[in-house]
Amino acid sequence: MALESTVRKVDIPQLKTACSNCSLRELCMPVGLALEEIDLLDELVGGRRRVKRGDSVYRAGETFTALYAVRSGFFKTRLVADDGRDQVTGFYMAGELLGMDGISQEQHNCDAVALEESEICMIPYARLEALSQEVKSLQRHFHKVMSREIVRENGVMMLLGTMRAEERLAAFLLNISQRLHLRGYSALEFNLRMTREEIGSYVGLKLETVSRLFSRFHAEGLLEVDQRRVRIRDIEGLRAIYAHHT
Amino acid sequence: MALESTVRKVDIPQLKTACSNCSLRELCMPVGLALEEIDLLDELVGGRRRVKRGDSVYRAGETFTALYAVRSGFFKTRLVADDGRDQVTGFYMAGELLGMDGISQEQHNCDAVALEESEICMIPYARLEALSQEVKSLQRHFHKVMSREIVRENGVMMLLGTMRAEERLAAFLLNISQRLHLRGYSALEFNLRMTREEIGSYVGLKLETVSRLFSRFHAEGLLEVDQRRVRIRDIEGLRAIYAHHT
DNA sequence: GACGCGTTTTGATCTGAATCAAAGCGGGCC
DNA sequence: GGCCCGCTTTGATTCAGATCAAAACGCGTC
Repeated sequence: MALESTVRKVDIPQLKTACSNCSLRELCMPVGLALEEIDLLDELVGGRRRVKRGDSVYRAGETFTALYAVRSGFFKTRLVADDGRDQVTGFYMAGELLGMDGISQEQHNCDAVALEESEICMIPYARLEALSQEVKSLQRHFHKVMSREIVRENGVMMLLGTMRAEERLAAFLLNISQRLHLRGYSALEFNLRMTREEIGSYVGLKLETVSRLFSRFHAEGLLEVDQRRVRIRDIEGLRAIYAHHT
Repeated sequence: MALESTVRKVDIPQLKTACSNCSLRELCMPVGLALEEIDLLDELVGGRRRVKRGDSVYRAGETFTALYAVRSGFFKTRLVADDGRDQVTGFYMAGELLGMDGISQEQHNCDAVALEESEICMIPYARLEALSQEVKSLQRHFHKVMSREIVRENGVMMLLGTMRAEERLAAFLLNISQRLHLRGYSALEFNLRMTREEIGSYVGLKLETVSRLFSRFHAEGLLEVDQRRVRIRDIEGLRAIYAHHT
């Protein structure tokens, strides 16, 4: 277990970060804010940080001080049990917010690990609290973001609790596809950033099952797979599997 | 499917509700507030409502306007898929907060159903927003409550994604036991408010499996079960199963 | 260019929980 | 008091996905 590779790496923020001219404005914290409010928001971000593949932003048990907006790259969060079993609890891409689990106990509840070279914006929680006292729309937006996380996890519970293996993988692929599309990427062709094992952990399957399902979906003409590269050929077919028809 | 039984029943709130003299103060929204702040909180609650067994507080798709604090009784939340399969996403007891999933889309995402005669305090969301602009500790507490919900769901994901049937039931029982204990009830002897099917749905098992596990736990001297009545005889044994030893 | 290692694929077999089936229990209602 | 209906228990059987095993792939490194 190359522990070194998971030690956090903190870079000095080089340039003044500004939400006001960030291309992720429509996806990230400024959503729904008026232009003059977005200027206020620039106080919010404590700086950027690069995170190398395999490094973590925070680890379970560490004191919670800040949230992190993904600026670029891709992350997973994972919960590790005492006996070593772990569960991937989420995947996060540009504009999404990491660390909300830490607020309740004032310490992080899981690990957030970069799956590729990434960059994050640090949002000191104390500043977020202070600023959302003043800016009502920021408060409202933050509540929505937390609520969306609850709704997402509800969906995962449904997936893990009631769906069959093929439905789980279809749901997973459609979700990734839709989120990439929202960010201006192709909904039909993309590179997965995670291993079969990480997909499996997230959707409650073993890596062999995930691999077999990819092969089967390919045989059924639903998609093409070459390693991490996925090309969806029949998105309606995937939707039909997800919706449990078929 | 007796649809009538799930139609909501809205009673006119009889008496001025007051958090300031509610016995649930230490568990509910006033947590962490100074005494004078709790007086302010009394503005927060829009009234109480009785909910009969089987009735719902809100249903998926309804417009979100308020959160609900459980004053007494017991609730489940459930997500129903298009094809009718449903997933119990949570159980809620006195002092816990229902409805946070509704904030993100301004409409409820699941149903909240009373499992016994219950009473709730309605918290209009607009008031909560306004008041937490003024009362910093209320804002902070509310964030913690939402975050706690995220953490809880993380735990359920771990349970559904990686645990074996017996570990799931042990985890469920220990969780209920601990929460009842927090409310001044016995940690070792209690009445379950939900059916085997509802337990099964929550922990990702079929009702027959839940029933068999109860029988097995009984045979192993871990507990006594008589219908919904549970008496834990060997809580350390349960913990050992939960922690995956055994 | 070969080595090593993490990842992926595929095959054979096993197994824990689901499914199918039936009987027992208990509480509410006429 | 007896009937009905929803809930629970228990047994027999099945099956989806896990596990075990091995080969192939891809990529960085020496």
